[in-house]
Amino acid sequence: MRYQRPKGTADILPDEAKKWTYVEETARMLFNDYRYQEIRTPMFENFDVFSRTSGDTSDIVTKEMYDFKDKGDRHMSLRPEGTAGVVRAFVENKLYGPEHPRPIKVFYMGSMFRYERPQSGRQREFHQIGVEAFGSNEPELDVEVMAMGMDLLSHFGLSGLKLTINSLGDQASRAAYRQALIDYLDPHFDELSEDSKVRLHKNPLRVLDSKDKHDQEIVKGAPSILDYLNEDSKKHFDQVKHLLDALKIPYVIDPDMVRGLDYYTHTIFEIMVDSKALGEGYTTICAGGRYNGLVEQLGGPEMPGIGFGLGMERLMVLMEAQKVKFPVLDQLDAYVVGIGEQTSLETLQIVQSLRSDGFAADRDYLDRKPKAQFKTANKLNAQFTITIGESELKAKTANVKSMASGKEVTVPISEILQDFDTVLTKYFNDKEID
RNA sequence: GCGGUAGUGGUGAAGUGGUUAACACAUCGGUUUGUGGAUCCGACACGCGUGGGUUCGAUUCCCACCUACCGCCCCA
Repeated sequence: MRYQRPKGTADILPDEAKKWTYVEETARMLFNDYRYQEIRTPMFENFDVFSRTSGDTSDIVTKEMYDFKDKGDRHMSLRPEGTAGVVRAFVENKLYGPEHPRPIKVFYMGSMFRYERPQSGRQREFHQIGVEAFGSNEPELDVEVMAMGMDLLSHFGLSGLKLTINSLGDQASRAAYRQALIDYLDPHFDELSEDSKVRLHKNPLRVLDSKDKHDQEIVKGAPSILDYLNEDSKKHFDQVKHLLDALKIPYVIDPDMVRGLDYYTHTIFEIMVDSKALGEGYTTICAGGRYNGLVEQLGGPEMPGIGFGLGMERLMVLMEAQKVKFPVLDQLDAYVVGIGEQTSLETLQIVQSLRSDGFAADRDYLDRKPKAQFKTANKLNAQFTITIGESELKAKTANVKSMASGKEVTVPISEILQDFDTVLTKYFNDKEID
């Protein structure tokens, strides 16, 4: 094995790719129902696009960014997430202009990159499906995005989903809470884990997220961000809850839920699922939130936004674990068996003719014996075989056989070339094909 | 970046410091000069992740590296 794929990447082979296609198609249809349109942005951007928006000191920027200098000495980065690039495109192309009806709603799907140690469901190149909606600060939009996320996962046949929400409030609320949290944690400083000691000054909210048992004890007594929301923030969050209730979408509030990125404000949410396939207890499959300062941060006008992202790899693991049935979309209608070299031309003609009539058809290309060809047809789950040998060639006929019933009839080749559909209804009374 | 486990054919796997590296599945061929899902027979690793080293001799021992998996960090 001379060459290996780069660390943390994966080849998605045909059997797997079929499933991906199904998931992507399903998502596209659903997004269309919600009137979200596709947007495609570059897989790499100027390093600053991500470093600015994520917070310069965050681990994401300092060690997880897949960055490089190009030949023009430009500092570039492969995108670690979808939102920043979409916002950059939104600003650069002035989608905030008056000719675009608001909110502007887009979705994307594609590769993301982060430089870190791979584990199952966590690769260096991974794939996300995400949505973003700009231009409205109304809680109705928050709820639409959350509802769409739940709807999407339900469409994939997943069960046991749990919507978890929290509010980080606006800038002012968040700043006030940040201070309150530091005031609370500081007296316990020496008791905190080493990691949390560092977090306390860099990003105190993340202490709430600590996995350390003792940290969690301390955090239990910490003030809740929900008590620090100012009037507007509180109103916004209350309305979100009210609307979720009205739509009968169950949710739980987790005041300890935080975000690694700096740009989130107000509503944040995660859709979680309790599956051993992704680890112990509830793990997150889809995460999102509101980011009201981000557009401005990237040079645009003051314009609120909200979105979510979901990881394809994790989704596939989950669907596999929950034994979701993927529809079979690649049925082989007919396999043309040729016996003897003389028949090769005719089999090729028949195969092409069937294809131009919209049938999925294939034949043998290895000059194999009839038995082997039938075996292949059987393995490929072909609905019909069409056999031509020397004698059929002379008589200008072919034997059409239903693999399921074993019924075989002799048909003039001209009829098959004319219209295979008619042949099937005439001889097999089968209207289901194709 | 840190810690742990592992790496044998297309797949799952057994195995040993020394002539031909089990077994099973899959594949291909034959049994049936032209018809599938069964049986039986046969074929199928110039080689045991890569590169060094120890040794008369290494897939088996040692070292480094690569990769995967698990945990930590982090997780947009």
